[in-house]
Amino acid sequence: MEYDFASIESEWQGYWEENGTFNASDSSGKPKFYCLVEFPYPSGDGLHVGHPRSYTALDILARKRRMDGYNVLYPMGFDSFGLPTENYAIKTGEKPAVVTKRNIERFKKQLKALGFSFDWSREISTTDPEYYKWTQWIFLKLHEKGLAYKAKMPINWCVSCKIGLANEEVVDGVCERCGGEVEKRNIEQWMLKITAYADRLIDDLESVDFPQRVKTQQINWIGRSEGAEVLFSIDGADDTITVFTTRPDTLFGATYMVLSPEHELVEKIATPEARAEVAEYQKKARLKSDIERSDAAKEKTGVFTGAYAVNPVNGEKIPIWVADYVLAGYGTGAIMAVPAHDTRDFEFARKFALPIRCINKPKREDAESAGISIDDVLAGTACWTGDGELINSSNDSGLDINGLSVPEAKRATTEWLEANKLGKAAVNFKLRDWVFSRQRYWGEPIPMVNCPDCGWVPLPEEDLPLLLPEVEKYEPTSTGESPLAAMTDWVATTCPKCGAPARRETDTMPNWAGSSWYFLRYIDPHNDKAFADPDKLKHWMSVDWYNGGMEHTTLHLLYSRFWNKFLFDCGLVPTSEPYGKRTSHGMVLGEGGEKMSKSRGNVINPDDVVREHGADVFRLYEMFIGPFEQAAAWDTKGISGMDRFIRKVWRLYTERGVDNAAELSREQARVLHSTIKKVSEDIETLDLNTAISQMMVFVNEFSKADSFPRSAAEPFLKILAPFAPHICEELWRKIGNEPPVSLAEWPKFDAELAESDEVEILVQIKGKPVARIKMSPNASREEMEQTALADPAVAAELAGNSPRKVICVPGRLVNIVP
RNA sequence: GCCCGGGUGGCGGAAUGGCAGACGCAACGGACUUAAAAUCCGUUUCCCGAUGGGAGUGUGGGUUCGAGUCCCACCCCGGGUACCA
Repeated sequence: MEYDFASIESEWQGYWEENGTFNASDSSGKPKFYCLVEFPYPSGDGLHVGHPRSYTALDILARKRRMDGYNVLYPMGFDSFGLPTENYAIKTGEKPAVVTKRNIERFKKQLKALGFSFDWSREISTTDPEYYKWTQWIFLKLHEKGLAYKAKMPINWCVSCKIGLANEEVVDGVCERCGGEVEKRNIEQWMLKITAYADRLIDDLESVDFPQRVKTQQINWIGRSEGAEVLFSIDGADDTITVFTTRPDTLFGATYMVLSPEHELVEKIATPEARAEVAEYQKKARLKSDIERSDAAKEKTGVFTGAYAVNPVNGEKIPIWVADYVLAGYGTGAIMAVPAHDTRDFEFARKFALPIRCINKPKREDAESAGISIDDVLAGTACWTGDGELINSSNDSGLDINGLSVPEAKRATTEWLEANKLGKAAVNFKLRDWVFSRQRYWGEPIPMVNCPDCGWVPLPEEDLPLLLPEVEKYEPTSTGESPLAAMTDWVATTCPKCGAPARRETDTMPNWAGSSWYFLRYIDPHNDKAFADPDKLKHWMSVDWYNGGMEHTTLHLLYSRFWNKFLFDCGLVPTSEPYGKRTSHGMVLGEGGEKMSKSRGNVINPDDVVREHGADVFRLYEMFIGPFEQAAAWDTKGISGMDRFIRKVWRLYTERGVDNAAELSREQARVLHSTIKKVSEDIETLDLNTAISQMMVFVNEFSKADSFPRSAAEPFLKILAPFAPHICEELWRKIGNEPPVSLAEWPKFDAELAESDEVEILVQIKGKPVARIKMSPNASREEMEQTALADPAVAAELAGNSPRKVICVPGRLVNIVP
């Protein structure tokens, strides 16, 4: 009988849907398992073959967990706010809401055709007012707790289009659409204080099971560094400059200071003679693009302000410079420069002939292994940034760190600074607060009102959701405001506090907003009293296993951990960390290993593959393509192998038929049990490619036999079912079982049967194979040694000499050292 | 520059420190067929004086009875980050 995948697949998809086979229960005696994949942005291009890589892998896991007896939540939804839809609307005039609806329908159809075991009754979409009501509600909570605030922040401004651009719309420093110049403009924007959680976002990584590279990337991104803030007074003025340094131990080596061009004191301290040159330098720095400014390879520039600061540890006057290698956005925007022990300061000092004073002598072996001469370091002609022994570092006011190591000197100096009120220990982060405003239409409206008397006033909770009004034009305004600003009817409102005429916030939220808490909404998606019921949250949280792309490590994954921690602190969610375990899938590349893109013409459409080979073949192929966490190139010819495998399975069950009476041979039992074992284990580590290999071995073994015993046929369908669910449901029914196999009990394996009774042991003499002997895998070392030494070939080789050493590896080999 | 990955046949890739190349693709030879498709069987790391022998997991060293696997140095490819004081 022909294998008609098209009708079989649609039949079983209908069956699962009608029976709610995969709907999760909120009240179940079974242990829960919350399995999550990153929900897609429903683009107009439809599903990409990359999406199903993640969905299939966790679908296999979810399906296995159900068969293991868990109550599984495996939901799906749509992250549907975003720029592409808005840009499409600008181009066609079609409403974003309409476009979004159409795109979601298409995605859903494609996802359903792949037979994923999602609980569709919990589907959500971030653009649904019933959803974004709660996104707005969480924003109000953040505002209430002081974690949302307004601040002037730069946006990318296209001079010719006269609109603000998202970072991804700035390509190589110019506007993506018109190629025009892009500059920075400071405007008032909502900010979220993620930095308040910086420490916990690092520390709590210890409590979760994330890949080490994900943890490392997040830690580096947050960039915690410990050091001190030091106060420098300005010679002949009342002002003081605060610097942040991780090396307070090098204070005696500070020979100049540098302010960033944007530092507020620059104009004030510049002497009349230097003022013009300083102003010129500031102007140039402002006009430089981010790329120009952040190019570490370029030569350093700067100008002298004419002013001097006083080094707090020794009263020395040191010149104050302005240079753009000091960033306004990090620390205090000012540094003390220690050229002898900082490579950037060293480079700058050499260029501008500033003094370099060594105060840290490296150990001989350290200097040698770094290829640096101690004499050069002492003479100030080489830079030493490592550990060493402090020299030339004492004053008359009770600070003497000479002879100390770097860590000791750091501590001593910081204590001295604190005692003398000249500084204090301080921690700095690379992580910035989150700019939460977008000057765009297609996002959640920010539920805030600006009153001339009361300032920014939050909308009352009962006014949520604040609906996104329909506008005529979707382009941002030429003033840099969002299209909503042009809607005077909508913008004009009254102050919720005093009732006076007031204006609504016209910026919208970024598309990271909705995805920061969607995993909570799946738990109770239709609740109109709360974002989710506390008892249900308690039942399901945290997410047991969350799979997604590495590209989301530093934004989405961090943002959603932040929001969850915030809600935890408010007592609204039960766990401090949202995700217990995180895994990442590799990208699916085009044929030839390049990224898939329309311009390269190498895009594979999943619909075509499903039409030609069916969903089961598609799923299996995507899992077989290579190691899950690594990138893999699509290979159209490779699919035919999977097609062959599936049809071979079909023939095995339908042509020969299952034999109820037949007994398994010893070898068949071994293959069956080792296959159950391997597949069971490999699913847990997402080594799905090797699981499939082993199932191929099984099919090869049983295809060559005369009969197919039921005792092998049934368990095999169960373990193949998570991978290729449609064909397995069909065959399961065909061999006379009650559907669905999707909820059948996962088979157990017999570890003893999974091993051979007899293995071939390799006998080597000094690593060279000389004989092969058959024996039990459980044979003792003594037995193995005796049998090996008794072998004629071995005896001949040894020629009567007794071996010096014999190494026996049970079940593997004997190596004789003569 | 720094931080992660990765480098194994013609290709995708397997290998708790224990016979490298499982499984699949592709290619070649054969069977079945009027023929093709489908299916089945076989061969396929490289080299040589070829029923045998030698070499072989990016390169060079090392540890070990034994290294694709562990250690040191380096080269190449991919990703992240980029003057963070």
